[in-house]
Amino acid sequence: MMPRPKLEDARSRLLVSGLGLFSSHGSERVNSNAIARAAGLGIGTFYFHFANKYAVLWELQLRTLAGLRAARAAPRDSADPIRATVAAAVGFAREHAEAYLVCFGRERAAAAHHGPVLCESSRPIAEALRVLQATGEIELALDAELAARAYLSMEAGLILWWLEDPKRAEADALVETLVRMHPARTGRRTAPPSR
Amino acid sequence: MMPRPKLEDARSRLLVSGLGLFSSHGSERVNSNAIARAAGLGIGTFYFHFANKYAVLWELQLRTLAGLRAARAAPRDSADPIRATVAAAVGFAREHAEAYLVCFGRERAAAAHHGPVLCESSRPIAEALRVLQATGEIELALDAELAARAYLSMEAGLILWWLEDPKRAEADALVETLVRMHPARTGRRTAPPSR
Amino acid sequence: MMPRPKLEDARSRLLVSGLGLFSSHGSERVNSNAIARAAGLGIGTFYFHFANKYAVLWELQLRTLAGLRAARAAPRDSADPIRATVAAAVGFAREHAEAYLVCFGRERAAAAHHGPVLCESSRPIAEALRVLQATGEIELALDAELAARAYLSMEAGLILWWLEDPKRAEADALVETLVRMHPARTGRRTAPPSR
Amino acid sequence: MMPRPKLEDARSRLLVSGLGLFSSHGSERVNSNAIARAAGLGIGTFYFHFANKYAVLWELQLRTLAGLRAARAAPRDSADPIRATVAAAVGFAREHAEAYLVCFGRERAAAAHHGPVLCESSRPIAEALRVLQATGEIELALDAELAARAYLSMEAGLILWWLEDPKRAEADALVETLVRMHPARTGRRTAPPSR
DNA sequence: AATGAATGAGATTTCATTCAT
DNA sequence: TATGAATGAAATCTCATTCAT
Repeated sequence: MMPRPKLEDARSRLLVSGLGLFSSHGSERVNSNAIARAAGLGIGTFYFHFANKYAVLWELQLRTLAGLRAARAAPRDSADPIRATVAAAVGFAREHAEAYLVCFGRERAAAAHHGPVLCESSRPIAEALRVLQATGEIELALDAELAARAYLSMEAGLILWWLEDPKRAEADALVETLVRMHPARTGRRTAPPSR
Repeated sequence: MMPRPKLEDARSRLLVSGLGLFSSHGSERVNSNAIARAAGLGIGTFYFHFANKYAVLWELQLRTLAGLRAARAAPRDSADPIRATVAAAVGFAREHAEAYLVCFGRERAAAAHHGPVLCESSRPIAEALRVLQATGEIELALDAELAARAYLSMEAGLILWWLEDPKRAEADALVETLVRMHPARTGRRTAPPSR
Repeated sequence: MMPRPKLEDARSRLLVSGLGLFSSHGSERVNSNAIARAAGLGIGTFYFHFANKYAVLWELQLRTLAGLRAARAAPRDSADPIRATVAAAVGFAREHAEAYLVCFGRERAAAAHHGPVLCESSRPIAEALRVLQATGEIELALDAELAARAYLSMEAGLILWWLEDPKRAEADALVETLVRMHPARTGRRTAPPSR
Repeated sequence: MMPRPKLEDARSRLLVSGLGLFSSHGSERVNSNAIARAAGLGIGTFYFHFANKYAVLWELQLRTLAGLRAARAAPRDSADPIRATVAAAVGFAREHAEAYLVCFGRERAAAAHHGPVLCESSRPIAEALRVLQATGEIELALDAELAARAYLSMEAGLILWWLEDPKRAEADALVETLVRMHPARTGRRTAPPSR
């Protein structure tokens, strides 16, 4: 009965409080009331902007995904493109730890998008691998599709584990490990083009 | 009413129905009533055997973990131990798809154990990597800890994706990919035994 | 935002959209927001013109009632006044099906007026019956009050049923049935004026 | 947290309180909480027995319908079967005023059944009319289907109006009116079996 | 051991209404 | 006049848990 407290951007306030709550408690432990309250808004306002808490989650994930994609795409002209991309992903995760958790965290609700997410992300990697195969730089025997997928699972899993407690490892060590295990590296023909 | 449902092992009936429900609907979408009902038992019986649905989940995960560990350990004396271990894990996942999903699926409840799970599993792998490093077979620069963890994330992620729709790939292709990307393989010193 | 929606009669636009929504969904399933939206107006505008959705309903019913009364009264000088009146009512219902439904439909909100409505309508009919009784054309034993009321219930009920699916019967058959069962007809002294 | 207060028939208690509330306030003004509370039970108990308040309404209507049908069918061997049936219906309505209101009252929710209800009830009447037509007792020109339906609308409407305030008329007067306007009576060939 | 009706806290969702612009 | 974001009371419904039998 006391409407219009401030005409600020209620929608983004809800997204922010949703991000904080989802990342710390998990989507199933968070309810619409809590998100609204944390945003300093009434429940009605929540439902005015979102159909339900999953709509908030969904939007957060879409944004995160777009951000990650952009971060990955940025270092186009690096001397070591693989390392650059991996470093970009790790850096993004560090800068947006909450968003990364909400997007890739192990939750049912997240799982629904997990597939599409990794699918979309894995395509460019698979593509790159195929190019390397065509130029003879990595073995043809490697299934580009599976390798790309496997790599992304590894990346997300490792980063997630790291984010739980960043003291577990240095970001550089993470990048180093991911680069060394990247299929574009490991797939190299054992006897390289040499000679 | 009804002369006791066979007095057979009510506890295991509950575990079985829990497995089916958890794997198909996710732990948050399943409630104790449904588990009891699916087992053909009363709710009271459920609470006689388990404290709550998470106790069922927990037990399923423990059993699955033990099974997976045993499967991995079995092929001790293979000519290609890495491949044998990977194949064992993939085979186990195929044979116990529901259990694998419940144990490693992307859910909050599962996540609680995820850490311990991968932790426990990663130790022997890290150990093996360190041995290979000591014998000079793989580069010392690779962080055994991180590599082991990364590998397990990859394995679980790839298998989970595969289980969602087994037609996505052949089990053999999965094994092949995981073997090729296994740190004990890829970590090999670039200048191999050669010379 | 948007240069004022034509400034045309916002009030009547609201009445029109209210008519459509009330008739198709029932007064309890419709809310003021929906009415405003369907009229292409803001909610604020709705509340500027009406106190609440029931005010819209009420006005629609009043208008319908007035229209029906007028239709009934029109054919003053017919050779068969009873048939003419019945036909007028049936015709009105067909021409203004939505309004008829909103006015006589089986809903709580409508019910509040139902009494007054039928009361008002039944008076002239009862009056007519009493005239016929005075002139000896119909039996004195018939309670004019009750008969008039009974007739109107019959008329409204039959028309409502018909409007649900107009293919159920021809309008003419409806009129024929209502005329034959009209107390001014059926009440005729069994031994008619004969001779 | 204080279960099992008494093992009495909770289900029928809910039906009883539902009957009282629905008849006095209308289905849209009553909520599941109120029904449970009025029955002295918790909300959980309500939902244990019924899916929602409409399930209660539906059951009440089915029971009322069955009762009315039985009451109508009882006086098989009367000298004046029409009057007997009408009197039975009026008597039933008086004895079970609340149930009659809930079953035939003017509400959206009720409307859903209204059709089927009257449909079922109208069949035997239409059948009887056709028999009378076959034996030449009533005019063939009367549409048995429509007449039966019209009669039932009249009966229900008149009784409903009467129940709102039983002092409006004597039950006998109601019966008398309904009998006089019953199509099996009024449909009689104007020139009766006469000499 | 087994049962299942009963419970109420709490989550989700709707909507009439207000009021600053 | 017109707008529509904001609001919270209230209704609907879920479910983990208890306990008398």
